[in-house]
Amino acid sequence: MPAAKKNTVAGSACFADTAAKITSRFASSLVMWQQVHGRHDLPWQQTRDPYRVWLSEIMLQQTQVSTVLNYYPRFLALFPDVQALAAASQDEVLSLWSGLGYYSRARNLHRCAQVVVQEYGGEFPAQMALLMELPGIGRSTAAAIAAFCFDERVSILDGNVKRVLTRTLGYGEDISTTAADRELWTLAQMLAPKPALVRKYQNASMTAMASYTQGLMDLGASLCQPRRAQCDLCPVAQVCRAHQSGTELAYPVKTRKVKRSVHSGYLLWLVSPLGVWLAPRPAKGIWGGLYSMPVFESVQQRTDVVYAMNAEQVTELPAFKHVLTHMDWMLQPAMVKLSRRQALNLPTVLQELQGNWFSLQEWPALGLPAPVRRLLEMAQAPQSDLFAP
DNA sequence: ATCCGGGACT
DNA sequence: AGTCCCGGAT
Repeated sequence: MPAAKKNTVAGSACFADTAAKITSRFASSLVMWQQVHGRHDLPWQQTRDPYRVWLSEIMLQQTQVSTVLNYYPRFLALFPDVQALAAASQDEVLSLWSGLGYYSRARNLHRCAQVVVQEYGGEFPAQMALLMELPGIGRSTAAAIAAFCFDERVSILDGNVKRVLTRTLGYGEDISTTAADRELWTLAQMLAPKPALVRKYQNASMTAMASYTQGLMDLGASLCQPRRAQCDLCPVAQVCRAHQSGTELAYPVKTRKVKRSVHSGYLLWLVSPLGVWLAPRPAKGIWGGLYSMPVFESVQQRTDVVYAMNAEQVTELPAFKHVLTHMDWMLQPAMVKLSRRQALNLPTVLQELQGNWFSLQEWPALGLPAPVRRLLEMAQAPQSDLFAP
């Protein structure tokens, strides 16, 4: 057998061997640790209601627990069950989601609620495979719901868990590749609690699958952080290959470099006695479905509109940078003050955007992107002179 | 000021 | 592989 091929095969089998060797101790140690040291008091815990678990998991995608704590209770108060959420308008949902980011999550959440009500009679399906078919629920989120609510023996695999697993197994392959991703899913599944462990905890206040799933999350968030590993406190340090060689921080290996491009945007911030003029963004793309002041791609386009309105008071405000995954968006706001008469007779270009004037009482309740909300709040602050004559 | 981390969809 | 955001750490 050629040396290269032999290495590949041996290297590949190696991680599965390691996983098989440690799986019992890994899972049972993690479960025990979670029940003593893990988090138990988060508002979406101590429930097996799939609606509540689902809502929390969607909010927690790409978002820190501390941030979600500011949104989850309000959301649940207004939409206590999946029927209430399904019956809401998209505007209402986006308004409550405003500031959380990744707004496709909110649009999918809304659609998912409607599917659950219409296709499943308001009951979430009790299997990971069926959960995955719902809008906004991918493999990891489906596994989380299935494990927490239905004790299905499946593993989550989010960014935190990838870090925990690559360190535990000493998995040094580039996890950006699809091959590594496939392999990690297999390894994660191998490490999940076996039936014997599940049985052992079947009458406990927290089941093995729930504790294991929560334990993976808690470990990644507390002891096994990206730039800080507290292995002296870690329940699985004994079996952790990275810890054995003192190379915790070398994992995971990620090569893909997201080169961000730079784009400019020119905000037209119209104010008048009627309030501020905001228009819904296109359904897809950046800030999809949220309200914003119009954004032009060139300063010329904005100037043309300002000229068409015969505006006299134009104030250029300081530019700021809004960072997205794939681009740095340099946003340059210009505030234009219009009379009542001008406000009621906007040029065609703006009318086509389907915007509206929103009063000080109205705009705070809209679904607004974080930087837009910040701008509006800044203008409203007591010391601001933006609205002075 | 800049960097970093974090799932699903297309 | 590219597209979606924000807060917190550095």
